[in-house]
Amino acid sequence: MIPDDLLDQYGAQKIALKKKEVLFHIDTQPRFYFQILSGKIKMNNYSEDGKEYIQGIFPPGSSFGEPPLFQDLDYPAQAEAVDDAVVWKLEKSKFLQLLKEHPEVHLELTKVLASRLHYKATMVAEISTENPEHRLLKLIDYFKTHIHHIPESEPYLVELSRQQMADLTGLRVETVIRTVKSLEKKGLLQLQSHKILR
Amino acid sequence: MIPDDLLDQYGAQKIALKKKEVLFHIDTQPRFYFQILSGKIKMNNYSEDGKEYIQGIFPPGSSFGEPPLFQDLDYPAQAEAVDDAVVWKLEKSKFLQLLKEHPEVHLELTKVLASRLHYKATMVAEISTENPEHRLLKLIDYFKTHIHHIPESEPYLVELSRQQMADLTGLRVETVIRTVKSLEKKGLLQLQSHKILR
DNA sequence: GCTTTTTTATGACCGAAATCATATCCAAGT
DNA sequence: ACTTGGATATGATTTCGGTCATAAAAAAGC
Repeated sequence: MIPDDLLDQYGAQKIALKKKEVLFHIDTQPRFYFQILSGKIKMNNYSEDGKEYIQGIFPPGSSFGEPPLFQDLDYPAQAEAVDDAVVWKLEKSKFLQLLKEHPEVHLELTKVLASRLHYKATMVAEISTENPEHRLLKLIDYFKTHIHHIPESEPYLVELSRQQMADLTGLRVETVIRTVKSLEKKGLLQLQSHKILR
Repeated sequence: MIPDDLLDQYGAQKIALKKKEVLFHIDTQPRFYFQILSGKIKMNNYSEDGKEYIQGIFPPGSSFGEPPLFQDLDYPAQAEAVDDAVVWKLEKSKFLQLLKEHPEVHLELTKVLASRLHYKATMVAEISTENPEHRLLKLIDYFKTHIHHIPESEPYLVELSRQQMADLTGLRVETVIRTVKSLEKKGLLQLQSHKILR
């Protein structure tokens, strides 16, 4: 999101992460702005008894974990590498200075925060009021339309595993598997050797 | 959040709302920035079968429904007056111009968006993974600590109805009522003639 | 002060999704 | 080609919170 040369100019460092490595833990103080160069990062929570909720899965180019930099609050979730990854790491104070000196970057960030709020508002309403079929379709359609920008008419091959869909919708894997089957039977999505098409 | 004189200067209008009046509907295009002068506004969703989820309840002074102004997306929820209310209404383009010309206001807004993301991240993780007791305590503690800024040691008198707590946590009234009782029995909160103290 | 409405309360019952157990399929690595 | 670990699949059983019905208490309206 922030151009590489700008990050470099403000003293950002590149750091490498191994798959499954945790970049920061829940309930710790944020000290850096992070932006992905390669690999994917997920932000997630675990309940007392180990159930996971995935707040978001971020592809190369995206930043993550910025909100608490603005309020001196601890992280409400942890960040974990989905694959091996490389990320930019920029000191909090430098980041805030960069925003001040580059209003166009600040506006970009505002747009990013706005779109995250849009996703969260959509999903939390789903999770708290709708059944598994509805939740899954909403998730899939959200990814199709708002993340991959695929037109309604074109097919979208879902890149998420059943487990990831479960952890994004607050369901269990078995429920996702059964619900996907039932949605296929109803013609609401297609299956091509276990891959979901919608 | 934005000072009254600035809003006035950019041509904002005051509009009055009756209790339960809907200011904007879900899936419609945002055209204005709104900020509350008096009364409370809630943003909420209804599922197919009428179950409500409350995204947020906003007191005087707060703005709401700004995120989609930055992305040309439709509202993901509706806005409804909880009491009779008066709100500032500022044309989208004027609002964006105001932000551009007043970076300190823009930064304030960023902080507001960040704190909303913090709340949503917290609650969606709760709703998707935790049991009623845990959810309710988290909600109550969130209001106590982050909204009313009451120190741990001081008691907080919950201002929410059982129904509102239910609609904020994805539970049903009966479950909230029963859970509150059980939390009292465990000494995790106190009851003073039906009012919750924590 | 009395009526109406809203909020809180409680018991009985039900059902959807979670849980548990086990199996099969598939992709990655050697 | 073979092994291993992860992902998908499926049946049986359980459970927690939802649903339904009804009542009491409190608040709001007149």
